[in-house]
Amino acid sequence: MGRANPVLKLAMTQDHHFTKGTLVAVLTTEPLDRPLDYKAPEGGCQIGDFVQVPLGPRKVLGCVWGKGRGGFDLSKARAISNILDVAPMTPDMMSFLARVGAYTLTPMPAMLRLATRAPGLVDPPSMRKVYTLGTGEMPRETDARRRVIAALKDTPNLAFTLKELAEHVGVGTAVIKGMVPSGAVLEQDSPRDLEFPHLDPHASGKTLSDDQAAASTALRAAVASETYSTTLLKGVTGSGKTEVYLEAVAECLAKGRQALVLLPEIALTSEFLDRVEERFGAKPAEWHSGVTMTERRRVWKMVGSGGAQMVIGARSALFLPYRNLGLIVVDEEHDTSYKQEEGVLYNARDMSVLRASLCSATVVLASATPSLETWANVEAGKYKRLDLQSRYGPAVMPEMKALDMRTEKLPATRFISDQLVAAVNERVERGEQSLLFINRRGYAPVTICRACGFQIACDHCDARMVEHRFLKRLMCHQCGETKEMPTTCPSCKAEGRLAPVGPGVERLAEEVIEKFPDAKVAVLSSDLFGSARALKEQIKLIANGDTDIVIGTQLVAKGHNFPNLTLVGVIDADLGLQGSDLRAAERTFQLMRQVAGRAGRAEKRGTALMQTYQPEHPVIRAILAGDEEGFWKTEAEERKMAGVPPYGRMAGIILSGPDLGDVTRAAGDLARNTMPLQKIGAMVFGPAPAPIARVRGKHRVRLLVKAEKNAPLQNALSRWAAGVRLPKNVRLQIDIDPQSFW
DNA sequence: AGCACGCCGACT
DNA sequence: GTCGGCGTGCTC
Repeated sequence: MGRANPVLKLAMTQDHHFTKGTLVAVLTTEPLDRPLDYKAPEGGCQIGDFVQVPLGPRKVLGCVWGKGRGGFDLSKARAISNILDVAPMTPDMMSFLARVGAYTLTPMPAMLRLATRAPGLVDPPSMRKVYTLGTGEMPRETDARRRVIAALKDTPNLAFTLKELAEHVGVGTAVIKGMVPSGAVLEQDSPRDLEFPHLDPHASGKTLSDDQAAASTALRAAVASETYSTTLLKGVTGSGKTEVYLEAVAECLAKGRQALVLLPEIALTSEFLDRVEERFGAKPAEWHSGVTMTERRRVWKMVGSGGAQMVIGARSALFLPYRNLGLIVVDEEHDTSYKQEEGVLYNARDMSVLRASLCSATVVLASATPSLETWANVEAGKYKRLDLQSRYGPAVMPEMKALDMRTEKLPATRFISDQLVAAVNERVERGEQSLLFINRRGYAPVTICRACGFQIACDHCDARMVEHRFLKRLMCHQCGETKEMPTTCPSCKAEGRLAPVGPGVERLAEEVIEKFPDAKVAVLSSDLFGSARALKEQIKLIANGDTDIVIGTQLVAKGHNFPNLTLVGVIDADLGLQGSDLRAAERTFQLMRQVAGRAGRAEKRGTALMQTYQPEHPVIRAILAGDEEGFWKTEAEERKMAGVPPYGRMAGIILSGPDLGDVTRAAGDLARNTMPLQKIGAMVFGPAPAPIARVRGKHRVRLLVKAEKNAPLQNALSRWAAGVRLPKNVRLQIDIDPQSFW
């Protein structure tokens, strides 16, 4: 791994090495506006070295960014404390951080922090004692001692820790310790952060269908060229996208380069890990919020040193310090969770393309329902496109049908139409599975007083409280705040008149159990599971066919394979069609297609039934007609006319603070001084209350900026923000390419 | 982010 | 006259 590039190596030794005492610029993780100069330490240093430097009374993490600039009292220059025992940052990673920082208007220290999010980087490598077979004679043979020797002889290539060996052999730790002085057992220090097991790129994969094979050949060629390119890999659910891009991974590993697979949902990773192990004989490194601290450190270091060939992870895995990255797969590229919505606001899908272009890597954007952005890039010839038409195996696309809820006349407390009930019953009788999809967590989205109409809202946010029967509490889905379910109306004090309104996943479950008392029902909702593990268990059970009816939120729409599933019922297909979000139509289209695509994934022909109050809506009609290209073309036209992404550029400016007056005044100031924006012909909308007008007690006001595609938006925005003096308690955040509009 | 420096109000 | 409020600016 990481074959030295001779040209690069030469450059490093000539221009990037600094001898002791030379002034070097060090970028730190502290919020300073520029790198500070330090003297190179004993033994010198080079560009990219991770270091600790003194800053005031503290020692902070930094990275050698270039040569020192001077221009200050040189007697103040202090020396770098030490160089960390981790691989230095590569030049392409340095430019990647700089480019993302410039694009998202994020200060460089925050970018460095994003790239060093692993604990214990400044600590010396953690060691542990391992025990192997020694050459010394045993002073006195006992049964236990003989067994230890036998076990070590059995596994000459393994190094056990004390506890592992003791458990393995079935003796106490004292026995092993007692064999160390004589040299019969060898005790050695070994780094705790081990390399990841080798993935064999030449292990044979699954047999591919014709178009899978064709797509695989194209992707392999792209990877083998070791130049930048982006390809949309489009295929319906179950068309075998994963097998195809794993071939690209194989090519990448064979080239000695690293591969990254980004997944939108942690719950999917364990399933995916198994597939990788099946394909390459070992599991890859894993990076997401559920990974333990020690494992994070190991992954970070091994990715940097080249001791990890492949990483699967969430969006932040893009900011790991790859030694030699050759391939980035963005699975379910249309998924909205690729947009980071807090802290550094970046879109991992777009930044993947940037990163790949900087390190001559291949990007594969995989989706059954690509984003309009990606579709437009294909149309413009910037991305290549590969289609997987035929489904893997004998299954066919499901039969899709809308159920007109206007003619159903359901009582207000019921959400499953008679037609859907009948269809589910049919499946239960045949021993097949049904999935009822609802895009709302909790029991009921709104709790309303039947006496006065009061709706219970969160005390800290402008959001309705959602009833969770499971937790026996009301919860705010914005800030996570919960409170006791009151028995009297907080407004009019009426007793027992509070009622849940609208369906949530829990309430739907209640109706299902009532309607299908003999069926085995499982509920898949992210907040019903404390851990990813519990969720994984549940998914496994369902896949094994141990359930008749699955009730799920968005979570189930993300590519799990339930082979016995033949019916999908969408409880409220209209959710998401209303609202001011420019991507609402696109989202609904994708979601429906994806959920519908679940049915009939294996041998049985599936059916998708969509309950809707507006069956004549273009989105619903496009889904039913299966006219995908038609949908994209219409939607693209509308966006072009409106001058919005991907045919125009947008940015959100969010001002937040504890005092609404201060925040509003600051927003007004900004709105009145838009000279830099006018110069580039951008339009400013607002100020208006932000989509979520209050979060954790902070008021939020938003301005929206719309500019032409080629306008220098970032530049204008930073000049704009710099030109206005903000009160101390008001924070300004710029969101380039905002995703959420409500 | 911390931390020091520094210029105005309530105490000995 | 002095202690301490936290506004402003610096950290190599």
